[in-house]
This record gives sequence, structure tokens and C-alpha cells, in this order.
Amino acid sequence: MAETKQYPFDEIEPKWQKHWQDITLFNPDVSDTKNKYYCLVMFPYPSGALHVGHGRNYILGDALTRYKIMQGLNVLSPIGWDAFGLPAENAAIKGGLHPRASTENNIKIMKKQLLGWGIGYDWTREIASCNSDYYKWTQWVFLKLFEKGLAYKKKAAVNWCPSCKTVLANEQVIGACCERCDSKVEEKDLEQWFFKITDYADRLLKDISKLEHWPERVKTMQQNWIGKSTGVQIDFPVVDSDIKLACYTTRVDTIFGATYMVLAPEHPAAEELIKNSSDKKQIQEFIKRTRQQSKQSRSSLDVEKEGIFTQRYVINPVNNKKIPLWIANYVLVEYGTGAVMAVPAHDQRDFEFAKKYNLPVEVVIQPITGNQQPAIESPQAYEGDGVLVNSDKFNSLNNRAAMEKIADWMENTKIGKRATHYKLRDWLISRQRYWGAPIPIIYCEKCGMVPVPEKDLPVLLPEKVEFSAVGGSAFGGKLITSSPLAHCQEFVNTKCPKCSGKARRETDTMDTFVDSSWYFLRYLSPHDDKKPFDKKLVNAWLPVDQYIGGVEHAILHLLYSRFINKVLFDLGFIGFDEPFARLFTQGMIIKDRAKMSKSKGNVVSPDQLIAQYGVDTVRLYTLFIGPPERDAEWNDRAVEGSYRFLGRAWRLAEQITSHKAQGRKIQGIHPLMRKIHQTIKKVTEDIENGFKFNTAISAIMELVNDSCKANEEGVSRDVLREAVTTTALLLSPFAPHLSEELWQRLGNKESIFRQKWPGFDKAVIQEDEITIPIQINGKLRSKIIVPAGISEGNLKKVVLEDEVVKKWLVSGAYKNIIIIPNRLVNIVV
RNA sequence: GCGGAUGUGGCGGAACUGGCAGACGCGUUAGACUUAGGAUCUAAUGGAGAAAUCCGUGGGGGUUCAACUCCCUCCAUCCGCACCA
Repeated sequence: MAETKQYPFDEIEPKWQKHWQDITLFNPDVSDTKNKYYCLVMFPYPSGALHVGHGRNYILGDALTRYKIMQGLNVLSPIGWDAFGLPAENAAIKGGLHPRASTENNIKIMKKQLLGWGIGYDWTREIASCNSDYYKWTQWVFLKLFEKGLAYKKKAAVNWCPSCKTVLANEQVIGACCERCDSKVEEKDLEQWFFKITDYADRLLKDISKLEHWPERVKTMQQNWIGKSTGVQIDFPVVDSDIKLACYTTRVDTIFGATYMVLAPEHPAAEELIKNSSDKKQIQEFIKRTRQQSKQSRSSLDVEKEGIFTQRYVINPVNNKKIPLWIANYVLVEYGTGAVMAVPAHDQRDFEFAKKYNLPVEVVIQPITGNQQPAIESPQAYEGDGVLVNSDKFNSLNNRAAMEKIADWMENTKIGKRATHYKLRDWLISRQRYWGAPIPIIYCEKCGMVPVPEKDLPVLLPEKVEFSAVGGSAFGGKLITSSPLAHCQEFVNTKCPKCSGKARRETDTMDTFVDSSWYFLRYLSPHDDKKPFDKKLVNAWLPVDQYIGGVEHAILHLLYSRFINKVLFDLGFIGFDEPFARLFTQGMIIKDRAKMSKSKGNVVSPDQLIAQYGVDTVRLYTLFIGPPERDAEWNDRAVEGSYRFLGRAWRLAEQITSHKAQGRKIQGIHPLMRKIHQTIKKVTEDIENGFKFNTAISAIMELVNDSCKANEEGVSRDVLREAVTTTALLLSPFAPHLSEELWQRLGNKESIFRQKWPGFDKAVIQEDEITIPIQINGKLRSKIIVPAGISEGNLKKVVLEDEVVKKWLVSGAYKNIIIIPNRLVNIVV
């Protein structure tokens, strides 16, 4: 623990924070779009005091913002609050404050922290998604999607706690049990609102290629999430029935090997197909059991494949073979058609199932190399490529070619048709919850479902509601099936906008991801009460130049934002179809090998560290800890290194300003001068080439170390002054307060952030003498100092005259000598 | 199982197109200044060895004058998806 202060950070920091506000450093004139730079950090959920793990995000954004300002760009760096959401409401149910009160309180705390850290935001553009002047426009977005047919209502399975008698969000279901009362969660079909994101699946997938400056990792995650696959859909007629069962396959080349067919337990035709079965009871029992299992087994690893014969058969249309129809737990109703043609010889799952229930296995593809034929006895299915056999007129074709041929043939004969499927599902946006934006829909007894007219927006969230209603019902209250809003009569009862008759409001609210799917548009005109965003301004300022946030949003938030952006683009509201040009995902801060979180009790509060070392130290350490895109282990003790470094820089500057520095001149370019320019180059490149703040900072540390050394050894005051000036400039994105102070003490009047980022001089970096390592057979044996421009011939001569080299080349003989100019000499003996 | 990463001192981590491995920081050791120091400064710090030198980037193999870097193979850890037909 530091007993004496390295430097008076507690005086410096508040002073400069106030100064930046006074000179409106972070409040750009957005009408000036010539040199615009939009730097955006993901807006936080106001959960309470921030810890150092959260801090990384904002510190990264601030460093970039300040750097770009010094590059002469007009930087917009806004902040807001993703303020709707479950935790605030849950706290209210437990008997705490009203969600609005606790949210506002948390915002206050966090805002104070961000200001205290010196993070530069344009606070005049602050937004909060829970305020009606914001969610009015979230509702507007909903209406636009509704008008376009992209918002619709349908029955969907939701998590239902029978004890609490309420719907639960997925996050509230812990191991298939209710997080509050621990009773088993059931599946219940309820009317839910959806956004038709699947209509955009193909474009969302295709346009990933436009996201050049996104992390590969995020792009592949989105790709997998969308999960496009192409194949063929084929109708299989059921024997003794009019029903045809459609099934989808990506391996149409194996269709002659289909030996049975399987339905998902939830398949809509199942009931009808088994109604005359002698085993009806048994089959129904099986369906009921597996349906329950399917929801819960999502988290568990392997579930034994189980199935039951329906006593019905279907016809394989390619060869008119009668094959048995089964129902099994391994077929998913949500994907494809919920029915699968099983090819046990060439699909591992089907193979396992066939083995278990003694179903036939028919080989239709032979590996090209080797003549081993995958037989029924083989322990697994052959899923690789090969040549078709037992496939009628397609025999001896390569299976890849056969896929196309068979698909063509099927389309010609109308047996089947090519089809594309996605894993992506429509976005369920309904929440039976209070703390969210109300869905602007009215149900009229006469006119049916009527959207709230735009002029009537916002549909205000009533402030006075009964939170105990939901929680209380668990203890013998009335039956409740939806959110507290449903019990607020003043809210529910309304007039129909069309006929003015009696009507009821929709009581579901929107998923908070809807709020966050468009907020970056609002920052350009946050106080506009006529429209959600200013078309001219957003077209000038977006796409966002740099978006910064955690990987945990790689799929949901980033995919939803892209989707909404594309919808708004299609509707002509905006002129760009991707919202974020560059994305940076920072790693987590780890403590005691776990993600920092309140529940784990391993949070490091920055407050105490800041009191002890100052904000600049904590900021600097956070950036120095490691590559920002990777996870990093927090080490309280190591913070001191950053503190010592800042102190060293401070003391060096003191020496200059108090004229204590030595003054002695040497001839030529002083090595420190070289170091100064090398450091400018290194720091600039590190920032430009992808957030390498950790190595940029270590380069500045080297510069300060060298400056101290040069000062000891004697160096002209001018050079030393140059070194300190450069240190202040290079350090300003990372330790802004200290840099400002140094800058002022060096005699400058204006803020350092009004100064231009320094450039470097190549001529100064160029050395007159260079040290070249000499290798013999690739091993370092000696070094020589030679003039920088030495010719290869001369260099060779010098090398061979070197004492150490002579010793190694006892006979003077060598096979080859490899010279890499200015870098290295290797002698092969 | 599929996909994506990552593997370097006691620790966090450097190393641009293959070219002095371990920058920078933490920790440790010794010393200086000190009543004292957990402040500051100086020096040392991958391992073995008195030294010359040798060995060292998860393991094994390869390409090369030269490999943390390229190729093959195996192992370990982390993350994402997970019966997607």
C-alpha cells in the first residue's frame, strides 16, 4: 500500500473533469458531418454500482474517443440506459422500490461513477429506454413492423409456473424449475407476439460478408445461429390414408436407403394417424412423456433415443417401397417439417435408432477408396462421400453429383422440390411483464385487433400498479395469467380508435431487446418529439464507425439490431442497411478464475482503488492488463505498477519544469530523440491496428524509462522536454487527467485534447549505426556494429574479420553466407 | 458430436512479412537512502553450469541456413451451438 502519494491525483482529476465540461469537449456539433466519427459503447443496463469488469468497456471507448478527437475528427460519443427489464421488476415484487424509482436511482449512481472516471460522453444526448419520450418511438417501431406484416400474434409455448400461476422468462427458469418457488415449470400454449425475423434470414446471412471489420467469431456465431441449409422436401403418402407426410432432407442422395420414417412427438398429424391403432393408449402415453422430456432435456447431455411404432406405413416415392412410420424423441418439431426419412446406413442417429429397434439398414453409398462396405454389423453409419449403389438409375454416380440429379428428377416428376431451411426462429417479443414498453395494440369487440394510431403514442405505462399481484397469487391469491398491467383497469379499459366502442389494451410489453435494437439512431436527435430520428442526421452519421461491447451480445442484440435496421432501410426511413461498420468485442475481466459478479462475491469495486491511486491509474491498468479482446485476470497488486509509472512520469516532468534537469549536449541525433519518434510510431500503429492499447502503453513506459535514464546520464534540456511533451500527448487517451496537468505545466494554455496527435519523423528514427546479430548455422554467436548504409559486400568483409566469427570458422571455410540487410547475418558452415 | 479460439518464466503478457524468445508490468532477491519503510532509487531475475556452453515457446514429426511463427499429427483448456435430418 502506498503511504505517500506518487502525485496529487486527487487535486488534478476533478479539476480537469470540470474543465472538459466547461469547454464542451465531448459535445460535437452534429450538423458538421465532414469529419464525423461515431464511437458507440453498448448502453448499460442500470443494475447498480459498476465494477472494474464493467469499466473496461467504457474505458476502451473513451480512449478511442480521445484519440480520434486529437486526430481532428468530430467525434460523437453518446451514452444512455437500457433501462427496462426484469431485475428491477423482480426487486419490486420482493417488496422493494417501484422499478422506476430503483432504475432512476441506479442511473444516478452509475452516472456519477462514469463522470468520476473521466469518461467523455455527450451528456446532453443521454437517453433512457424507460422514459416515454423514448419508448414512444419503440412503439412506433412496432407499429411500422405491424403495418408491414412483420409483427404478428400466434400461439406459442411458454414457461409456466403452476405454483406462482405466471409466465416465466427463460432466464427465470433454472434447471426446469421456477427460480422463485422451485416448482417444476410446465409448457403452456399462449398467444404471443412475434417479429418475423425469418423473412430476413437470408439477407442477414448474406450481408455478414459486408461486415468486414467485425470479429470472425461473432460472424460465425451469427451464421450458425441463422443456420441455413439447403435440401429437398419430399411428400411421403401414408398407406391407407389421404395424408401425405412432408419430410426435408439435405441428403437426398441417400433416399433409396430410407428404411423407415420418423415423426416428432409434437407432429400435428400424429393424433390422426394413430387414432385407429390398437396400441393407441400406449402411443399417446409415449407422446405425452417425450413432449415433457423434450423441453427439459435441452440442458442435459445425451438423451437415449426412444421411439414407438405407429402401426402405419408410408410409401417411399422413389421406389414405392412400403416403410414403417415411427414416432421418436430425436426428431424436433421446430425444424424442417418435423418428419424425417431415416437412412440408418448413412446417418449416425438413424443408425443407432435402427439398431435399437431392429429396423433394416440399407447401404446406398460406397466409399470410393477401399472396398469395405459399411454393413449392418459396422459400429457406425457411413456419412462420407462415395458412389451410389442400390439406387436404381442413379447407381454408380458420385453422391455429390447424384444429389443434383435426383433433385432435378424429383422436381420434374413432382415427387419433391428443393427447399431451404433455417434454424432461426421468429423473434418472440411478448413479455407478460410490467417493466417494458407496452405493445401499442387495442382489442375492440367489433373491429378486432386495432393498432394504436401514431398520433396517440405513447401508450403510457401506468405508474401505479400492484406488484404483489403476481407474487401474492402464489400464496392463495386469484388466478393470474399475465402481467400486473392486466390488473390495472385504467390501463386495460379504453376506447377503440376506429369505432370508439368498448375496447381493451394489449397488456404484454416488449422484450427489452426491441428497445436496444434502434437506440443508436436516437442519439442524433434525442429530444425530437416529432419523429424517432432525424433521417438526414442518421444518414450522415451512420453506420456507427466503431461499436464496442461484450461478446455476450454477439447473437441476440447484434442480430436484432441488424434486422430492425434492415426493416427501416426497406421502409425508406434510413439510407444504410447495416448499422455497425466496425465492431469490437472486449473480453471479460476475471477474478479468482470466475467472471466478476455480485452473486459470486468476487467483484472489485473501483471506488477504493480510485481513492488510493486515482482514476488514471485504474484506467491505465485496465488497458494495460492484456489484449482487450481477450479475457484478463484482475490483480489488485499489479495496479501499483501503473501507479508507479504515472508517478515516474510526473516526477520527470517536475524536474523539467523546475529546471533541475541536467543540461549536456551530445553530437548527432540523441538516442532519446530516436526513441521519442519510435514511440509515436508504435503507439499510433498499435491504436490503429486494432485496439492494442496494452502494447501501446508499454511502449510509453519504455519511453519514460529511457527518459529517466537519459536524464541521469545527461541530456540536453530540449530533448528531455520533447520527451516529456510526447509522453503527455501519447498518454492522453489512457491517463487523460495526468496528461492535461503535464501539458499545462509545460506551459500550454489550451487543453491537450485541442492539440493534434503527434506525427513522427522517419529521418529521426533512421539510425546511423546499427547492431547486426551474426548467426552461425542459425545460432547467435556474435554481434557487430556497422554504419547504417553499409553495402552487403562490405558487411560480409567486416563479418569475416570479426574475432568471434574467426574463432568459429577455424579453417576459414563456410558453405554459404546469408545477409538480410540491416537485420542479420547467418553463416552456414 | 460440430464450429471457433487458445497453449510462451513464479504471474499478466511481448515478439511486424520465419531472423537476437521472454519487451512492458507484477512478484522475488540483493543493495542505496533511511529511526524505520509496505515510499523512492540502483542492480539481478527462463532453467542447468564456476565458466565456456548447453537446454528451453503443450507433446511428437516435418520443411528451412534459420521455426513461438509454416505443414502434418496428437494432447489439454476455454467459448459458442448442440439429436437441425
